[in-house]
Amino acid sequence: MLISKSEQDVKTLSRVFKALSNPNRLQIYLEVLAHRHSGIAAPEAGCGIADLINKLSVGAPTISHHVKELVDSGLVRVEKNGKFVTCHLNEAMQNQLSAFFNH
Amino acid sequence: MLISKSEQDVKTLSRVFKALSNPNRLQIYLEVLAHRHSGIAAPEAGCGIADLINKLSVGAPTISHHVKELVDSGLVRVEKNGKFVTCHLNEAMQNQLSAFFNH
DNA sequence: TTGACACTTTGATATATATCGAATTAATTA
DNA sequence: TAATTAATTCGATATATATCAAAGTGTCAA
Repeated sequence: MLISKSEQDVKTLSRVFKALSNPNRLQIYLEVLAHRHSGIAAPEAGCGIADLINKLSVGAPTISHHVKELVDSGLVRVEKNGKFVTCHLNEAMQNQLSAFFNH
Repeated sequence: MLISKSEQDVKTLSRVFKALSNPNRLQIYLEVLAHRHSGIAAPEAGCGIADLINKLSVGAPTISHHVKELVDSGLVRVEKNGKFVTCHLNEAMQNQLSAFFNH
């Protein structure tokens, strides 16, 4: 199978990889992955910002910045519930990446 | 299936993603991918540096720098034949990445 | 409505990176 | 051996990034 990527694809992909290129951001992504499918119609699915602040040893502003980058790259989406924010995997992007590395 | 990565894994992975985070470097990687399996026991397999200089619009020093980064990250390996250098895919790393994104 | 809480934005700083031209090394050819 | 070619290394520069402390925003509880 021939892999040929448009300029657009290259840009999108390189942005995704840039998002994952920072160890802290990669860990956030791994946390989000870990929370995937965390229950059948789970009301408490997703990964909270507070969890992330606890697990990584960087401050809240940095977490916030990193989450934004993950969202901007298309890897993650966020949901707001009152004061709280939870991060969720963008499955479509996950599938694209899976496809990309499967050849 | 649970995904739990060691510090080491996170470091290695983030390095790989950093290598792929630059559009030019990603294109080089795509070229290397495209040259994979380019013939049965092909004597001229692999992707030459000159090809890369032609395809991307950056100078030779920059290509050289980028190839080094891809090699250092473990994505690519390099073979020297006299004056010439060819880039080859590191299949082991490719497999790791494939596994990573398949959950 | 006042205060606390969860998170984000801003501003600053220190570090890393991409790229280039010039100089260099190493291999081939005349 | 001298000239040519392929690629790398060096030095410089402009830009991007990660992080923090401080200030700001919006939501909930007392």
